[in-house]
Amino acid sequence: MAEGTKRQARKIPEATVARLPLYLRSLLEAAGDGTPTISSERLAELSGVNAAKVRKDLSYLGSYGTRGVGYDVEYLLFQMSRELGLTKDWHVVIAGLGNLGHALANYGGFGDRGFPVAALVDADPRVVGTDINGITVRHVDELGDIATEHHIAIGIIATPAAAAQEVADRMIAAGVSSILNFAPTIVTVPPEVSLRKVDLAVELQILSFYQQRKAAADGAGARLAAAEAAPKPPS
Amino acid sequence: MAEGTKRQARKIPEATVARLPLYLRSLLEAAGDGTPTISSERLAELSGVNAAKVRKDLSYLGSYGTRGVGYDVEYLLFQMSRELGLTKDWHVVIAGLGNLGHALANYGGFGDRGFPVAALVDADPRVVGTDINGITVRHVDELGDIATEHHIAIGIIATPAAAAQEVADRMIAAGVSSILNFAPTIVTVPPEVSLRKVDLAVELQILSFYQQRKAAADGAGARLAAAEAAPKPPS
DNA sequence: GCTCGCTTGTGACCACGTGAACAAGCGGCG
DNA sequence: CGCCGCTTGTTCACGTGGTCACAAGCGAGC
Repeated sequence: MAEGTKRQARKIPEATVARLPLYLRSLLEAAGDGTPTISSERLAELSGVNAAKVRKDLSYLGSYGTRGVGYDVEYLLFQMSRELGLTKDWHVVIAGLGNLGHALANYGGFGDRGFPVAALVDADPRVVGTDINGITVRHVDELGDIATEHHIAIGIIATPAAAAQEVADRMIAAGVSSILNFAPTIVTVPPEVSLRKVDLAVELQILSFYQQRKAAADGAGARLAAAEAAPKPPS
Repeated sequence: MAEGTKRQARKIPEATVARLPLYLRSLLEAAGDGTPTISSERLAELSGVNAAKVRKDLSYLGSYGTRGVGYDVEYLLFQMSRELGLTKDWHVVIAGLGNLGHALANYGGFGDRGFPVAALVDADPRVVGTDINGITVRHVDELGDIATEHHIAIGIIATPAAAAQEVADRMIAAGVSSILNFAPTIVTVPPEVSLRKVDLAVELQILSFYQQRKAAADGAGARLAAAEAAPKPPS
C-alpha cells in the first residue's frame, strides 16, 4: 500500500469514456422522474446504445449494480460524477469571440453542467474591453495571469484557423491542460495535454458523403463510373 | 453489367470517411501554396495522421498516386470532392434559433464550403418572421413546403433537447435524409437517414474525465480510494 | 536502355471495441 | 428455508481499424 508504485487506476477504454456522459445524462433524467433503480436495458434504451455495452462500460467503474434488481440511480450518479471529475467546477476560458465564441459565451448550459466560463480573451482591440454575459473580454496576451488568477484548466478555442495553434501554445504555457478546439485546423499539443476537436464543416462533409452515396444509388451509377474512368492528369 | 444487381460502390470504412474532409482541407492548403504534387508523408503531416493510414485511406478512392512521385494535388482534390459529393451545393435548413442556431445562421463558413443555409425555422412566434443574415425565419410547421421548395436534404437541429426528436421527425417527413444534431439528447431515426451529433457538454465532460485523472495522479490517491470504498447505498 | 532511389499500394499481423451468450448471485415468494 | 425468476458481470468469438513492412512501379540520370 505504501509502496513506491502508486496504485494504477483502472484503465478505462476511450470509447467507454466517450459514452459515460451519455449515461450520466440518462441517469439524471431517470433521477428526475424519481426512478430509484434502473436496469442496464432501460439505461441502454435512454442512451441509445445496447444493453451489453452498458453493462461492460459500467463494470469498468466497479461492481455498482445488484443482480436481479439493477443499478441504484442515485448511487451510480454519484460514482459516475466522481469518476468524470464533476464533483467540482472546472473553470474554462474561451478564446476568440466571433460568431461561435460569442454564442458559446452566452450559452448558459456550460455553467449549469459544472463548467462556468471564467474568462474571455481575444486579439482584436475592438473586442477587448467589451462585456459579454457579464464578463469583460481581455487581451490574449494576458492569458498567463488570467489562467493562474482563475485556476483555469480547460480552454476553448473559437478563433479563426490561422490563430488556433498560436492560441493553443499560449494556453498550454499558461498551464491549461485540456483544450477543446473549434477552429477548422490541426492543432498539435504535447502528449500530457488533452485535445478534442469539433469541426462543423467536417461533420457536414461526412453527411454529404453518405448523401452522395444515396443519390448515386438512385440510378446515377453510369455517370459515376464514367467520372472514375477519367484519365490521369496531364503529365 | 446490365445485370439486375447494380454495381456495388467500393466500400469505404467509416473511420476513413471521417478523415477524408481532413485530407481535403490539407489539399486545399497545399493547392493554395501552388504545390503541384504531394507525398503521403507530407499530407499526413498536414492532416495530423500517419502516412500509412493516409495511403490506405486514399487507396479506397482508387489508385490516384504515382509511385516515386506522390499525388497530383489538383487531380486528387477533384476526385475527393466528387467522392464527398461536394461538386454540388447541399442546401441546409437550421431548426432552432437560440444562441447556437443564431451563431450558425450568421456563420458564413457554411456557404463557402458548399453548404448554403437555405432556410431557418423555429417554433417561437417571437422569432418567426425575424430576419437573420438576410433569411426570414419561418414556422416549423411549414417545414414540408420549405424542404421541397428549396430541395433541402440536410437539416441541422439546434433546438432545446425537449424539441429535438419532434423536429427530427418532421424533417424526415419533409424528405430530409441527413441530420446534424446539436441538441443534448438522443434522437432516433430510421436506418436510411444519416445522423451525426455534436454535444458540447459531452466534449467538456470527456476532457474533465482525463483532467480528473491527471489531478488524481498527483498524490490524491488516498482520497479517491476512500471514496471508492464507500458503502453501498441504504437498502 | 539500364540502373537506382523514391514513393505508392497492399498484404499480414495485432490491438481494440462490439455483440452475444451464460454462469453467478440477489431478492421475493411459497 | 429452499426454489425460482431476474439482472448483472464476465467470457468468448468476431469484425473493424491501425501499424508495419515490403514488393511493385515510376521517373531521373547516366
